[in-house]
Amino acid sequence: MAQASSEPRAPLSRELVLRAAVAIADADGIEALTMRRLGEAVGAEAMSLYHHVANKGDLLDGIVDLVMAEIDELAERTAVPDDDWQQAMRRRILSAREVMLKHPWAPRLFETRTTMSLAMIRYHDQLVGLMRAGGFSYDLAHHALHALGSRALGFSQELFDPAAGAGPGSERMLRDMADQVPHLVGMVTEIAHDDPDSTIGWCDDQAEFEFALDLLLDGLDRRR
Amino acid sequence: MAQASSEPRAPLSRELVLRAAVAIADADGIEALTMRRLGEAVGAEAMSLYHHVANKGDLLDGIVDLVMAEIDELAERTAVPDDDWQQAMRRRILSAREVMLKHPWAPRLFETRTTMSLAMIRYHDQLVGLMRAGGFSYDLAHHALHALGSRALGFSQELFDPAAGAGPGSERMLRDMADQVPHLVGMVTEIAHDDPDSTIGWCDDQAEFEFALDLLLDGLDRRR
DNA sequence: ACCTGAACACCGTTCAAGT
DNA sequence: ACCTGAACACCGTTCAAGT
Repeated sequence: MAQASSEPRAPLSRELVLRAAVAIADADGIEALTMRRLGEAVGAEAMSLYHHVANKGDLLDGIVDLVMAEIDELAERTAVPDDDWQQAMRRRILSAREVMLKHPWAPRLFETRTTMSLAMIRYHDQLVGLMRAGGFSYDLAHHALHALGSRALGFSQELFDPAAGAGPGSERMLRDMADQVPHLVGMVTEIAHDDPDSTIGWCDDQAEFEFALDLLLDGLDRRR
Repeated sequence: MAQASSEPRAPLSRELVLRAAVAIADADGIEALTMRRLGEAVGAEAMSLYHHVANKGDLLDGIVDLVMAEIDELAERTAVPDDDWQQAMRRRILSAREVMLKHPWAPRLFETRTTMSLAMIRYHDQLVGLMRAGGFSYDLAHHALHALGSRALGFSQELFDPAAGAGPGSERMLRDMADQVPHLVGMVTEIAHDDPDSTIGWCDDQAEFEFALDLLLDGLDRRR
């Protein structure tokens, strides 16, 4: 039994399964995360996973909790005195965004989960806490959570992404239908002229995110 | 051949296939929309559909275009003089929202499509047009589109939905973990007290949507 | 040109059986 | 208690064959 210690692998656990799942999503995207592939990754059959997660939905919920834990961790490390509610909120939300950028599949996953995990509830509770400390009524804090939406967690769905379908073609494509979308063509042309480097991916996602976030936070401050 | 006119059904077409697909999604949700089910609905085999749509992705893109057309139609019917950019934008976006409410599956579908259809590009072009007429620079209009995100199309993903998992249980559940989420408990308690009818579904989605929309539009107006 | 039936390569999941 | 292999009921899609 010389190789007895190398052959049998560590026993499975929910923790181990979830971490392997995140690793697969990070490496190959969330659509690559199948029960069979996950089983392979932990050195077991797909069916063995069901002893540690109830089903695939439970697996995905577990992943969300793992990401939330990562956000909590980062937020605590970079905590800031909360005498300025706006600065504190801004900091916390941009921390969440940092984590989201490390897991590009996370936003879409968060959107599809229908039940809110305890970790997610606690996160929003903390945001309300920051706003209360800043003098918000419960009512306004409530409106604020709705207004922020997913932006509270550091992401926003970009339905309008002129850079998508990208390459240098997208700008030319727009120009080809100049008569149908005159205003967008004007917009792209002017911005491309101001910053010639930006033909590909001419939207600075981080800047756009912060612009929208500050727009909302400023507006809330005014209604406080 | 007396029954020859009743037996053979109308020949398939892309239009017919897409409309049937929307009907299925409206009736039973987007997850009920499978190629086999859709084939059945139009009285053909699933495989026949591939003569009218390239694949399932193309089918979904087609559905998005259909919904966009519906939005355009309603917007034109309810058009408003655009001397007030903010009022014009508000009107147009709330029209889009009306259509989204008729197709509850649409927001999730819109989010998952990666390529922007011509109809969607045109919609955003019109929004830019409204803003330009209101004195916006291209740069600010560009920021505005990003800041609005999916809200420009009349929906927002509600990650924070205290009413979810709902029933009268959700409030009790929150109270059970009062020590973990003190601020949310306080918020729910106060709002429930102010409006006792609101225990179930105590968030007025339409009001929240308009609050957030006005917050953004007011903020944009100030930076105009 | 349009439609069909059988088949393929995937899913998540159940179940009886192993240790 | 934990893990396995075969099987089931689904997917979207390919392909050769029909009219």
